[in-house]
Amino acid sequence: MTEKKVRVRFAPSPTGALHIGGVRTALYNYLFAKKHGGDFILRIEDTDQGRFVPGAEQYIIESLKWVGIEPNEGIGFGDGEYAPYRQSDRKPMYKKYVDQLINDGFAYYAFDTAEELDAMRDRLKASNVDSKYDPITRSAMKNSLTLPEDETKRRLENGDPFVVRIKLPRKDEVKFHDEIRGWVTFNTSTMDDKVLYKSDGMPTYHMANVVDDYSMKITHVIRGEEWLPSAPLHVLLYKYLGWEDAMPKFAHLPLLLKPDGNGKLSKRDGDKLGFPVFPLDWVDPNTGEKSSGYKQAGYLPEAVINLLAFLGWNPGTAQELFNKQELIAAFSLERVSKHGAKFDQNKAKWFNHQYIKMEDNSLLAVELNKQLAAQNITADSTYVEQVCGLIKEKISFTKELFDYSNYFFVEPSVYDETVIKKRWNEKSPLVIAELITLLNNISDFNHANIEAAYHEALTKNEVESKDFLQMFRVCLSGLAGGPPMFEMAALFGKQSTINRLESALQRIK
RNA sequence: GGCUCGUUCGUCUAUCGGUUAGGACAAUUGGUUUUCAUCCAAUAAAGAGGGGUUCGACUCCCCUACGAGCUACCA
Repeated sequence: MTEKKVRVRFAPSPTGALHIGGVRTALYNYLFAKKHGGDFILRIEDTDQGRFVPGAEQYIIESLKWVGIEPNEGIGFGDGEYAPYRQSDRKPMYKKYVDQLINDGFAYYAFDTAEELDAMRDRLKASNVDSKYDPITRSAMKNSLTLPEDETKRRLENGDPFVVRIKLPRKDEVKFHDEIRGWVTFNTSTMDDKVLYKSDGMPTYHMANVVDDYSMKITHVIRGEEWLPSAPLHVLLYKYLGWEDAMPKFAHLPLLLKPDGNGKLSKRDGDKLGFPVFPLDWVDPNTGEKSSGYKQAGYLPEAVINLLAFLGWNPGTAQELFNKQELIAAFSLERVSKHGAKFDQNKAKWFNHQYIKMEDNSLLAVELNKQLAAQNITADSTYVEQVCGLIKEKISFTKELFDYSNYFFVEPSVYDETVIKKRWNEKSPLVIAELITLLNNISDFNHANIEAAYHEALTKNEVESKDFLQMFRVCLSGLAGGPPMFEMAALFGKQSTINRLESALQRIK
């Protein structure tokens, strides 16, 4: 028997910004597909036109692009042979299978109004019975199982609104193997006759999902744990549709939880938790509410992927820093954990810090240049790169680039008071004056020569380095802390370094 | 309420019956550093509770507790 080509899909609804839990689901699908030389598909599940949010689809596409997990088929990434990839564009094909289910006796028409359904549920609740549309309650409702055949026919011909519900057996065990959880068992006695086809002519998630996965030859359904309770319904659907042999394997991922452990992370959390829940900045078109994204918060996409991968999965080794290729090589569903993971800001920050340290200076310079432009500062590109190289180990987010480097571009006008109080004395002006003279004589203005000049100026004035070095830094940058002193001065260059010392000499009293 | 899934340091996790229960982040302390960051070293920190099974359970089974998800003509 030859193994089928692995095909997995990420199938979000365009109901708002994609949140990081969704990104992680997409990532695991992507890693699994790449690991097995398979396909990764993006399908848009927009069967609920009432919840459609303009811009959401584009946002999903841009998010996947930003983190670098690009589908090889699907909306925004080019059609494959299974197009279209948007469920609203696939509408005609669902009806056929719904009819098939009805003809085969696995589904039926239901004409109950919302009020009638509510009444039924209230009544059952009042008598402490589970309120569901099931083999018992359906006998008291208006559907093609209870209505005379001609009445059903009349209503349908009349154009009366109807839905189609699955007809579940009263007591039947549904068992399936989850790639992460092992065998999971449900009984149809606890399930209800879910709507498969809505009165607006659209299928529900369940129906569309099964039909699409089947017709797109999906081999593995990797999705969030919130789908576990409806998995038996899907299994039944495969069976009733005669597709049991083609049924994909299921893997239900643990959920991403809020840091306070109070429920799963959701779109609605926005910025309330103190960290972004979205990959990119997002403005809700309906409410105008703005939420920040990882990109704009200064995260590197490689770091986001790495930290997301580790929320619910681990390689079983001590290695924690993985690039995308390494993740692909190491990933397996067997090593996905079963329980939810709380998002940890500290760890996320640490991951990003690691990636910033590893990042090419030229790439960081692109970001710093943007920040400089926003301040109307222009600078030599090589200089900007070198600045990045000097400060990158100090920052955790790219948005901090300018904050930590502004004195490289603007000579200081204020100086750290506490250092001045502690270190400035009558000898200080003498040392600085001497230093200016000595620095002026340096032909190759590198850090070693600067350091030599510095020590010479100290010796001449009988000052110890520990009493003056930080003062030197303050004269040059205004700040008490920063990158290695002499390398910093070398980067400023001879002219700027001397200018800074002269300014300091005049300003500091 | 019902159904299902889950439960190891504060957090993410390793352990697939026999370990001094390991690592990482965070914390604390010390060192390095002119400083901050980095870096190095160390400290503290966990098997929810109760029953079994077993020579031996974090690991297998049961119960309880707790947590989470689902319980819509939403996905």
